[in-house]
Amino acid sequence: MAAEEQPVIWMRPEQAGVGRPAERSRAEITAAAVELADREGLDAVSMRRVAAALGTGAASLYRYVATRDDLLDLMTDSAAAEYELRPPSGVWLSDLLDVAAQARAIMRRHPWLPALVVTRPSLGPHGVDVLEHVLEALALHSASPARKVEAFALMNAVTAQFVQHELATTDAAAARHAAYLHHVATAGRHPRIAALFAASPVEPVESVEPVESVEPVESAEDDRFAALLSRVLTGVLG
Amino acid sequence: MAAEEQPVIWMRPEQAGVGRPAERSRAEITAAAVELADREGLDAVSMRRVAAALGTGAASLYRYVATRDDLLDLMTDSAAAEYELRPPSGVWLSDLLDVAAQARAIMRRHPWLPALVVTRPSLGPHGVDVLEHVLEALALHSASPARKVEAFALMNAVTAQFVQHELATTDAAAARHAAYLHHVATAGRHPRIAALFAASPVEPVESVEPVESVEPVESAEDDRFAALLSRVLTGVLG
DNA sequence: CATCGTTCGCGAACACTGTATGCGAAAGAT
DNA sequence: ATCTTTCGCATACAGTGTTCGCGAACGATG
Repeated sequence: MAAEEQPVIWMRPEQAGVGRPAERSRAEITAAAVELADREGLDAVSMRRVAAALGTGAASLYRYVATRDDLLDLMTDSAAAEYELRPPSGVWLSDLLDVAAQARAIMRRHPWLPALVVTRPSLGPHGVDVLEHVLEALALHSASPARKVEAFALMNAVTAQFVQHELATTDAAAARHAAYLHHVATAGRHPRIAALFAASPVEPVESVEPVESVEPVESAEDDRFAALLSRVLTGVLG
Repeated sequence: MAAEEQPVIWMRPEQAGVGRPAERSRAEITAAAVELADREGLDAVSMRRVAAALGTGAASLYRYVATRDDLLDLMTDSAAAEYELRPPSGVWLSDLLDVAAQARAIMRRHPWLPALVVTRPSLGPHGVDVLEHVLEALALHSASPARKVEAFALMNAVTAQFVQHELATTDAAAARHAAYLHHVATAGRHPRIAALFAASPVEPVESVEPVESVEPVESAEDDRFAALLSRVLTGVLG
């Protein structure tokens, strides 16, 4: 017998009907993993550390999850549970923009999410609910079903990319990267890139003290996001 | 002294001017890593395996590269070297579409690229050349420099996502995922998703024998790609 | 109440991973 | 021929995901 391909985790029953009952649940493990990722990043989510957070051994987790990737899928879907799916308004664009705005908020709450969405898109029960909701918002739209799904996928991908870019502002790696771009600009062989710096001089990123998240600072980015996404969506859905 | 933050790899000299000269080069190591990734995927690119492919020890690589991530950046930039940057035609959209088409071709040649582009976008010397080229194609365009850079980033991200979707067709994980969607559709609680399957019934993916890559099969996807990207680009650049 | 069938928890082990250290050897410069 | 600097790399360390196997725990059955 070859290596048996297990079905996706959502199709496997959580509890066996017989024998000793499990002491924990997928939800419990997922919550621990999410909390760990929120606090220390995705790389901190190792089987051993998640298990330790639950006060158990690493091997125990494999009673609930076939592989670490399964755990990541559970995390993604647990994030999808955070959507608040209000009934469609009838104006598809604003409905989609609302979903996208929520996606952005969720991804900002969980900085590890964009990377997951973009590298291993997976729809669990809650993700499926979101898709259903989007399709309902597009019910009256004349585009083909394939296009609508494409729009959904693109919306998620673009949002993830946008948030990743947003969060990179505080990142050290991004600064080093920008330093190289500046080096290239001053070297003379790339005039268009040099012009880029001339247009908007590099503001030295001094260790910024967070401004207690007053509204006005955010709203500019909010608008940029909404504008970008509505352009992308009207682009794809005509 | 705290842990010193090294600058990006492109700013560090490859060879020290004095002392015993190195036996290998970054290019050589990068080539070995790329070949390995092409053949066995990104996960196969471990320091030990790359070193073994070069007939050397793992620790030796650290004379050329400060960390594995540096090696990944080198790989990304070596892929960027595969662009053929023809002088701009004057029609910015077709110029950008040409770049995007090349990006897609490159990513299909190197299936590990989309994941890298999307999770750790980095511009090395060749990547910078591509950016310069795109900015030149957009020289006469009235959009702000920031928008142009945004368009470049979005172009790469969307292309990566598109190729990842294309390549997933052959993937086993994607099939299991589709199976779950079908399960949800038949469960009854998601009529819009069910309608999706009604519209385009699931063609059972029998182990397809590759049709020697005759043209007509491809051109349909080619058109879809061009259409999607031109919509996205005109969306962002007006 | 005892037995049975099944599942659970998990210590230990395996095969890896990225990276740090330290030292002998090599090579160009003096 | 010496000196200086770098190179190659064996070894070691602290982790990683995952498998195995076994004792214990439990619900159902007799």
